[in-house]
Amino acid sequence: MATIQDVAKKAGLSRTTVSRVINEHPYVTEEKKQLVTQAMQELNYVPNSSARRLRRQQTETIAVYVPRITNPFFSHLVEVMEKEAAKKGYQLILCQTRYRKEQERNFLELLKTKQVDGLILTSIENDWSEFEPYLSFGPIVVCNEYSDTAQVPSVYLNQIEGSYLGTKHLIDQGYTKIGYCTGNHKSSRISKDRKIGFLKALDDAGIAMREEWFFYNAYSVQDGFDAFKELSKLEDPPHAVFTGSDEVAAGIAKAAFDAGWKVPEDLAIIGFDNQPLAELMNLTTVEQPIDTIARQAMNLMVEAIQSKKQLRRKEVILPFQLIKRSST
Amino acid sequence: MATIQDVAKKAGLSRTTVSRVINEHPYVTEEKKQLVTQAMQELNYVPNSSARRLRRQQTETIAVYVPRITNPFFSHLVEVMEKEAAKKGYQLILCQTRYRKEQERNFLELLKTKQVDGLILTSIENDWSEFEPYLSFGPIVVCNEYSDTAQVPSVYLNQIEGSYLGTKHLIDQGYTKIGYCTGNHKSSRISKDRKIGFLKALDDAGIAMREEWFFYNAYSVQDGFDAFKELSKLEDPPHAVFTGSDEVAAGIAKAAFDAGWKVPEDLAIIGFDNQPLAELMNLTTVEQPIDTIARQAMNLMVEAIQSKKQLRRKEVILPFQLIKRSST
DNA sequence: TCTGAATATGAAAACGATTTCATGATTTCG
DNA sequence: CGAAATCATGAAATCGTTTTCATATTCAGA
Repeated sequence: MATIQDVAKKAGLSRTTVSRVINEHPYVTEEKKQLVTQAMQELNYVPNSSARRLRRQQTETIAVYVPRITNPFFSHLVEVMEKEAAKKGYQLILCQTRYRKEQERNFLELLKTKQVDGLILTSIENDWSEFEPYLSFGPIVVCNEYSDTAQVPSVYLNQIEGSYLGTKHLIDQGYTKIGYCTGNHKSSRISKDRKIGFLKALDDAGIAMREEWFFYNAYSVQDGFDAFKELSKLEDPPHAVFTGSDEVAAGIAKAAFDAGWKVPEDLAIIGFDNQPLAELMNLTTVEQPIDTIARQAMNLMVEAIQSKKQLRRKEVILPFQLIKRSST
Repeated sequence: MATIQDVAKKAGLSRTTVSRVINEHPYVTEEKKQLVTQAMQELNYVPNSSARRLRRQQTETIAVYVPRITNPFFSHLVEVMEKEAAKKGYQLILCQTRYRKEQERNFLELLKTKQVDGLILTSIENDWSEFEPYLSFGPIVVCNEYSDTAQVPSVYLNQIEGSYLGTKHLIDQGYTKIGYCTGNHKSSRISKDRKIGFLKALDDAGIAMREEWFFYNAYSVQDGFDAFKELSKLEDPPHAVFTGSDEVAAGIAKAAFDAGWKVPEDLAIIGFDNQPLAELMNLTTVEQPIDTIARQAMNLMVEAIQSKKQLRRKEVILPFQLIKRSST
C-alpha cells in the first residue's frame, strides 16, 4: 500500500508538495500537479484514513443510538439519517442499545475516544446526567426522545399531544371503555408523556380510567398478541385500545381477528407511527413525520460538529397527524 | 483532553511505561502501575482512537452494505450482525447502496482508505470484477447474494431451491395458473436463480409459463398493491402468485382483499423470508434463517480480519423452510 | 564466582498525513 | 529603485499511541 512518501519519491517532489496537490492548496505549478497526479495513479495511492483523522482531529463519522434496528420506526429514522449523512460526507455507525442503560453507557466511549465526531440518541434509558459529561468530548443531538434539562439540540414531538390526539379520536367516536397498551420504560419521557396525554383526554371527557385495562411492556407484534390474550380474558374488557406502535396494534388486531372478534365493532384499535403495516392492517394511527425528524436531527448534528462551538439547547418540535382508517 | 504524555508527566514516568500499563505488558512494578492508573483517573484519560488505529494498523470497524435498512429482511440481518460485531469489539458502519452500482463503488473507498477493516455485502449490483481489486485492501464477505467466481467467504441459500420449494408447494396445492412477482436486478444472482427455480418447478410439472403473468420490480408493500392492480385487469388472471418477499405478498393480499377477492380462494399467495408481517397476514412463505446467515457472515468476517491471510473461497450454504399458512 | 537470563524503565522511532516555518525567487507598488 | 508582498517548494514539527532498541540492575544456575 503506497504512502505519500512513495508518491513524493515517484514524482520527484516533497511530501509537502504532494499534500498540497491532494488538498488543492495554492502555489503549486501545473507541471508539478501533473507529476503528482500521475504518480498517485501509477501507485494506486489513496490517503490513509487513520493518519488523516489523527492530524485533522476529525473522523467524519457519526454514531446513532437505536434500541433495535428491526423496529420499523427506528429503521426508517436510520434510513433517512444515513442518506443525509452520506450526502454530507459522513459515515454512520449503528449502536443498538436494546433499551439497556449499560449498553448506552458503553457506546459513549465512541465519543470519548474520538472514534466518532458526534452522537445522535433516538432512545434514552439513562438519566441525562449520565450523558452530560460526555459533551466535553463532542456534540450530542437528541432525537425522538427528549429531556427538559439537556443543553443540546433536539428534534421531537410533544407526546402528550400525540396520545391526547389519538385518545380524543376514540372518545369522539363514542368509546368510553378505553384500554392502554404500550411500552413502559421508566426513564423514557415518551412513555410518561403518552400516559399523561391519554389520561388527560379521558379526564377531559369525564371518563374514569380502569387500571386493569392497562397493558405494559408491549413493543412488538407478538407483545400485541399477548396483550390481546390478557384483554380478552377480562370479564369487562375495553371496547377500544390505544397502543404505542403500529406493531402492537397489528398484533392485537390479528389476535382479535383470530379469536373471532370484529374490528372495530368488538374492539377499536389505534396505533402509532403510520408504518406500512398500518395501511396493510387498516389501522387508524397517529403519524409521526419520521423523514423530517431524521433529516432535521442529522442537520443539527453536522451543524454542531462543524461549528466547533459550545452546544446550546435548541428544540425542533414537530406535529402529529391522525390517520383515520377502519380500525376505529 | 489529556494525552498519554499528560498521564506520564503526572505519574512521573515515561510514555512507554504508561503504554505498558494500559496494554498490560509485563515488567512494570505494582507501585508504578498504581501511579499510572491514578494519573489516568485524575485526568479522565482515554486513548485517542485515531492514534491507536494509525499505530496498530487496525480500525475495529466493519462496513455492511444493505440496499435499504427499512427492508425488514435487511434490518433483521443488520440487527444480528451489529450484535455479533459488538460482542467481538467491532463497530458497524451502515452503507445503504439503494441497489445502485455507483453507491456500491463509492463505499469501496472505506476499505481502500482503511477506514474499515472489512466489508460485508448483503446485496450486489456490480459485477464481481468491480469488487475483486479491493481485496488487496481488506477482506470482503458476501452474504445473502453470491458469485461463482468470487474467491471470498460467503453465506447464502440456494435460491433455485428456494423458489422451487415455494412454487412446488403451489403446484402441490393444485394450482396450475401461477404468476411470478419479484424484484429483478439484472446483476443479482438471487433474482436470476429464483426465476430459474420457479420455471423449473413449472416445467417439472408440465405447466407452461405465461409471460403476461410476470410482474417485475416489486420490492415493497406498495409494489404489491400495484402488481395486484395489473394482475386483476387481466382477462385470464393467475390463480396463484409466487412473490419475492413478504412485503410484496402482503401488498397483493391487501389489495386483493380491498377488491373483494378471497385469499386463497380467488388468489393464492406465497411470500418469502417469514417476517413478522407474514404471520400477521397469514401468509405462506419460504423462510430464510436470517439470524444464522447474519451470525455466520459476521464470524467469517472477523475470522478473515484477524487471520491476516490470503482470503479463500468458502461457502456456507443454508437451507430454506416452507411455512404453510392460510394464504395458499 | 561468573555468566546469561530476567526484570525494570526510558528514548527514539514508527505509523502516515498535514501544517508551520524557512528559504529563495519573482512581482508589485509607492 | 527598493521594500513589501506573493509565489513556489521543502524540512521539520505535529497529531497521539505503541514498539523497538538501549541501559542498568537483579537473579539464578553452572
